[in-house]
Amino acid sequence: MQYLKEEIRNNIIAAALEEFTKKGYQDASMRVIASNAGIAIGSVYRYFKNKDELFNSIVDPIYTSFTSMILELYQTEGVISRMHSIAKEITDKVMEFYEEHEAILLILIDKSKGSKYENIKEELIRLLNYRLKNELGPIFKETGVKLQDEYILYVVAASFIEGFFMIINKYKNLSMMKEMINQLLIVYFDDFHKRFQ
Amino acid sequence: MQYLKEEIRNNIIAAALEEFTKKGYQDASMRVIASNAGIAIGSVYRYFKNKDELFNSIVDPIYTSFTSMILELYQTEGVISRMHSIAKEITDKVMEFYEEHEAILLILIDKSKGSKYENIKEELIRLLNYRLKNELGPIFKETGVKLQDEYILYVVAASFIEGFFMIINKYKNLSMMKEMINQLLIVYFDDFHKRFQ
Amino acid sequence: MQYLKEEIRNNIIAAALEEFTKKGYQDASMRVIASNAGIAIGSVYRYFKNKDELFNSIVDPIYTSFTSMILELYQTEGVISRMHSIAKEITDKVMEFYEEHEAILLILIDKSKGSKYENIKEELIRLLNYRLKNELGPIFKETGVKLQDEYILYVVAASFIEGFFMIINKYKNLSMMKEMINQLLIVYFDDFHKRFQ
Amino acid sequence: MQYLKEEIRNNIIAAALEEFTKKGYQDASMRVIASNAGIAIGSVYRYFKNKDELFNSIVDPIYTSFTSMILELYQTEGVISRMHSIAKEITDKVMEFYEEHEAILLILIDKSKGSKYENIKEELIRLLNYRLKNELGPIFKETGVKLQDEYILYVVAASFIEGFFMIINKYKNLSMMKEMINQLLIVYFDDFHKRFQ
DNA sequence: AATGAATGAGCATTCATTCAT
DNA sequence: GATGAATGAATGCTCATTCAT
Repeated sequence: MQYLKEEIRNNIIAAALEEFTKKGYQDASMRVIASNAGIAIGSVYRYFKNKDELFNSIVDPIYTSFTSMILELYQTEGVISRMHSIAKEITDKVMEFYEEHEAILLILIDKSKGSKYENIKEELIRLLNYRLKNELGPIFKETGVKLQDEYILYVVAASFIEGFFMIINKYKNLSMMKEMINQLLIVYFDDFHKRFQ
Repeated sequence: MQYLKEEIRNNIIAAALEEFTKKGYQDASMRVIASNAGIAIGSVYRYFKNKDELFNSIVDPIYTSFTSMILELYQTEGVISRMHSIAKEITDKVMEFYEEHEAILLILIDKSKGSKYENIKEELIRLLNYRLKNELGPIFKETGVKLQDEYILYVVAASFIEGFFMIINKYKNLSMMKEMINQLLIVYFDDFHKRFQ
Repeated sequence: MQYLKEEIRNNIIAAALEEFTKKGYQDASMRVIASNAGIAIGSVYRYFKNKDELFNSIVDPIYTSFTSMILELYQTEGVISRMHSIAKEITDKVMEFYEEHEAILLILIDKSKGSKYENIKEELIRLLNYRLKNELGPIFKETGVKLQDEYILYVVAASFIEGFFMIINKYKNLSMMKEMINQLLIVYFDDFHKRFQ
Repeated sequence: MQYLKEEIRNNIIAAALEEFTKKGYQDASMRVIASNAGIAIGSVYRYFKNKDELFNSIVDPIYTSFTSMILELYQTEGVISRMHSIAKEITDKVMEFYEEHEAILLILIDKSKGSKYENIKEELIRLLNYRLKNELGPIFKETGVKLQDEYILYVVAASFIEGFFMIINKYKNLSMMKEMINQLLIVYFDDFHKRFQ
């Protein structure tokens, strides 16, 4: 029965994916998931202890490697001298993730409210912010730019991430997606420091 | 006593603020609000007709002045191409709903799912997007810029709004807030069309 | 303060009368009564222990004399030889009551559901039924009428009472009321026994 | 198991019947029904979507056949002036919804306040009143009868309906029921116009 | 004495979770 | 193992009654 079990488990996960994507963690219905998986509600609880654990088992592997990727990116040092490049490095990595995990990443980012993952987006923002701050520092110094409040960089990071995931969400065609993200990078970060002069 | 006790009303609002912030409109519990306000559940309903009205009375003043501010702002002609000149106008308007902004604005924007305000952010985005499209159109034509996909403007509008609210929520000091919004406008829109060349 | 108290008590009773008439015992609102009496809700409870007792103090005197009237009418013996006359005797007495108590009698009869008086109408029906049965017996015997089931008399009594109170409810003009009841008596009871031949 | 357990459904209906009879639609408690049915409150909602639907599924079949019966009956011409001839027709129709009548019919007629059926009795009365007026008109004219107030016909209609339901509710034996209704028709309508001369 | 704010048991309904079959 | 009926705590809300002022 090992084979059958695996298949059912996958059905549940597929149905859960759909339901979490449509309604988010909190509003997702276990009954709908069971029904879409073609099994009885009681059976879902044989495979997953509860709603929380079902969500976690879908999202946790991606969460884990996503956060470790973030950590790694924190540690990449000053290779890059332009905002555009910093952001591009990060978005390229996230895109790699997306290509591999698609729906799950999107759930993790935008549909995890109420779960323990609801802060993942903020962590990503903090990464970008950290990198922007650290690596723009010298450039700003060099060009005599003085920020009144570094929070502006955090805001830029956050809103860029927002825009980034909007594009990820919108396009199914991967090359279009990349094109758009590229454009977004330009709009956001090209000659970034000059805007403060 | 002709009027209800202001202190209790304030307790309810404080408890509601906390609960709405923590759980969002939909998941907020009237019982929890009552309990945190130190009163019986029935008493909440002496002060506010129902959950909806409790939410509205917290959120509506901010909603109203905020949307009218945004509307006014974007009916001003030539706004986008000379962002500097309107920065002051915007920041002045922001003053109007500043006093109570903190948690309330956060709730309005991010915790209003299930209430009549749930689309407020999107409406603002659409408005800004519309203005961007209309007013940048001639400039783009003139300068030979051709967008591959106008969705990029929607993304820019959405992420600007995101950033805008982040700033609004962050600062208690009004002049700092103005300053930051001014800066955000520059980062986003200064020589905007040139980024596409 | 004795005088003032009496006046307030009367105001409450007047307001209660109106509310009980409009909504019936069960659906009547203590708040509405207090408000229409021009006093605070708490004060109603100084004059009447609870809703039940308020209702009772309005209705009980009428109930008591009404039932004792019914009892009396049970004991009036065979004075009357025609259905019409039996019913007329009863309705005349009830009309006397009505002239004296108007709204209260109507509340007692039709708006007392949920209170301990809810069966008063049935008692009246039973009286009429009893009288019809007893006094028609000889006439039926004489004329060779044989009822298959005496319940028909109960039904006639009940529906007559129903019609009687419909008329009482409908007309404000007393002579019109009497006229109509007279007509109803004819329709119901004139040559009553002949209908069974 | 494709269908819900018939036995539990019947328990719910039995408990609901008892509760609706005792308290009427509005005051009936779903909790009490659940408890008397020996199940949890949540379970009632597996069998019936809500209180309304529980009430409807009990009452609607009777409502439907009853109203259609009455409608049919009074589209038959010449009904009123020759009541005898239609007595059989009526009693035959009554048979159709006899089996489940008892408590249900009582509920429909007298305990449905607050539900969509609350006006059923009045509708029937109006219908009968309309037919009485229309079909007695020519007869009255012919025989020179002049009513002082047509409301008397409404009262007759109303009290007849009252008596009709009393009989329906009283008898379990169908032929007795027919017999009684037949008798009631005679008492009410035989040589009806002559009573006004 | 009078007030009316406060109370809390009660209502219908939902849904994640359990458990007898 | 699988099922889905059963559970019951929790929800928003009402209103007769109480009680501090």
